[in-house]
Amino acid sequence: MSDLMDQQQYNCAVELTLSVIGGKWATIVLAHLKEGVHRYGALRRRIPAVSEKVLVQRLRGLEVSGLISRHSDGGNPPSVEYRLTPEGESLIPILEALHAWGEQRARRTGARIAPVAEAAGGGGR
Amino acid sequence: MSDLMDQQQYNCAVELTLSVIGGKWATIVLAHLKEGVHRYGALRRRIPAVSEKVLVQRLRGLEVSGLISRHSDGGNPPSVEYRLTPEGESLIPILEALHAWGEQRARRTGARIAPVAEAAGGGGR
DNA sequence: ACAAGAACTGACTTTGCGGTAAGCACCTGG
DNA sequence: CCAGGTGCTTACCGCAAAGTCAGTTCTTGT
Repeated sequence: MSDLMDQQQYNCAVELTLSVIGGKWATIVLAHLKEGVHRYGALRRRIPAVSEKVLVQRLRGLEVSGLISRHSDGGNPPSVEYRLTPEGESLIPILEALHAWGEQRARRTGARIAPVAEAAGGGGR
Repeated sequence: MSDLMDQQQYNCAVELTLSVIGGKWATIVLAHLKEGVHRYGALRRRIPAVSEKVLVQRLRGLEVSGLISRHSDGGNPPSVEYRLTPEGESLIPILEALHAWGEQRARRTGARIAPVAEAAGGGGR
């Protein structure tokens, strides 16, 4: 285990959690990854609003934090899979709570949530 | 019911949740408020790292979002209390999950979490 | 009279997260 | 041969959230 010793002083536990999964995209990436293993391109299509640069940045950051793991087959054309590590899986209660609350709030406020766009071509039935 | 109709298109429920409680401080404020009613000054002391400007901004924002309510006695010296609304209380599962995960992670990584500084004078032991 | 404390407000600056756009290395299909 | 797909990297830029710090109104304590 890489010991990522954190020398920062936090004034509450929530603050520490946010320092790991805070920001606009980290949690969203994790939320998709909790649904299973995904290739880089699959994540891109599921989160169309994020730019490639930021997506890669988040993936790297989450990897360093030990929440996700990256598996490349080294072949060509490249194929890279991302998945939650056991520690990443320990976030699932949070991710599900965030998801459930968002759905409830959407009902209350009338916000629209687009269905997940899974595949690139022709998947849409 | 104040209808805060949200015309934004979100691509997942988590994204919607983050649009409400995202940012560096909102969640932390809520986490303290879930422990009970707090006066403005008490929040300031419990979250020493936040500036007054930002604290007020967040409180106003959360009020507009319907998650907290503000009660001023109108007297002088002023006394203002903040508390979770019922909708704010619906966030408690999230807040507790964030808290629990932070504590676990602190144990794993050795991060230090300062105990909550409750009172202004003489609270230390 | 003066300082301190309550709960803010406002002007100004900074910073970092994120967005845009382009390029790269390699392979396959037409 | 060239477009298109895979999985990135790099340089540059912009903006909104956050930080700094001073000021404000009123009251109580000394």
